[in-house]
Amino acid sequence: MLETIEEKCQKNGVKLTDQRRIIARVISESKKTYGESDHPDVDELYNRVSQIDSKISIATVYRTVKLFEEAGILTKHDFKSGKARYELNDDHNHLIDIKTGEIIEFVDQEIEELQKKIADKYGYKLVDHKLELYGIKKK
Amino acid sequence: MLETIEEKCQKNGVKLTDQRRIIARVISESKKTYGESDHPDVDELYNRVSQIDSKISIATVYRTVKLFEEAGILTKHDFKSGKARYELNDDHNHLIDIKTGEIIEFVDQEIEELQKKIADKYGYKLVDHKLELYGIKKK
DNA sequence: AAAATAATGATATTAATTTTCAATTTCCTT
DNA sequence: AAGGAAATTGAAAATTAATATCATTATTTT
Repeated sequence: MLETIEEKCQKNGVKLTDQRRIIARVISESKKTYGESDHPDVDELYNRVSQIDSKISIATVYRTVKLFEEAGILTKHDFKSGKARYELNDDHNHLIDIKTGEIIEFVDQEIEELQKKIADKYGYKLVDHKLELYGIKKK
Repeated sequence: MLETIEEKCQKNGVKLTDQRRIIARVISESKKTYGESDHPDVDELYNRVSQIDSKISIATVYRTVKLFEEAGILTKHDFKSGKARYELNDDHNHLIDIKTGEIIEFVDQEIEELQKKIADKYGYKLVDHKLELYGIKKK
């Protein structure tokens, strides 16, 4: 199974406070609770976190999300709309329905390898990648 | 060779005013003048445009860039930093050096086809895509 | 040329994110 | 365990990118 956020924090020397632990938990549970295509923005995270501890400020959510991102725990997405959206760092890619905004996640080994090969060709070691496909549903 | 922005505007029914023509020219010349990895943000475009006609307001640059984007003439990128950055619409992808911020553009037919295939697999027709590779230079 | 429509410049507004700062909590050092 | 340094937090202010407003100017249409 995957490491928990807590484990990743330990490994990266990120200190876990009560607030951060709650935020981590909310993120960890987001897909389980809200479905596979859940990519909450900071406001949404703040709402969910507030239900657990209403004392936590939105500034802390912003700070924590940034901290986790820098530690490689979360991935930040911009997609189309203004707000940044977050999810656990994972190697999957996104297929976005441009009509409905629905997000389908997929992993494709062939693409992964091709990407490494391309970076290599230019003399780079691949450390991160982002692939977004925008499509319209066929009937 | 590639169509000029003016031609694309005609084809898309986008009216070209003096201001828009100047902005188009600045964008067209950006890579020639500033190198292949030039991806100016609105501020930078505004600076360059101002040197040609200092009367043009930044609001017009914002409006024009949005107009061109909607007409499929420009592509907007978010990369890492906050500001959106623009370039002529083209099918290439980006390899970004996470140390230096250097941007290398590449096209890869194999990846293009794989992307279509994946969208297809999920029942989608691919209309747009974005691939960003983040890497570190090998020695 | 007059009326209608669209585009522009200057400025105000909005929305997301970051920063500030005083108060609290955690971490060391003894 | 106590005291002081360092880090974290909440609340609010500040910043920033982008959009909207509105009076003026330019372009079409008739």
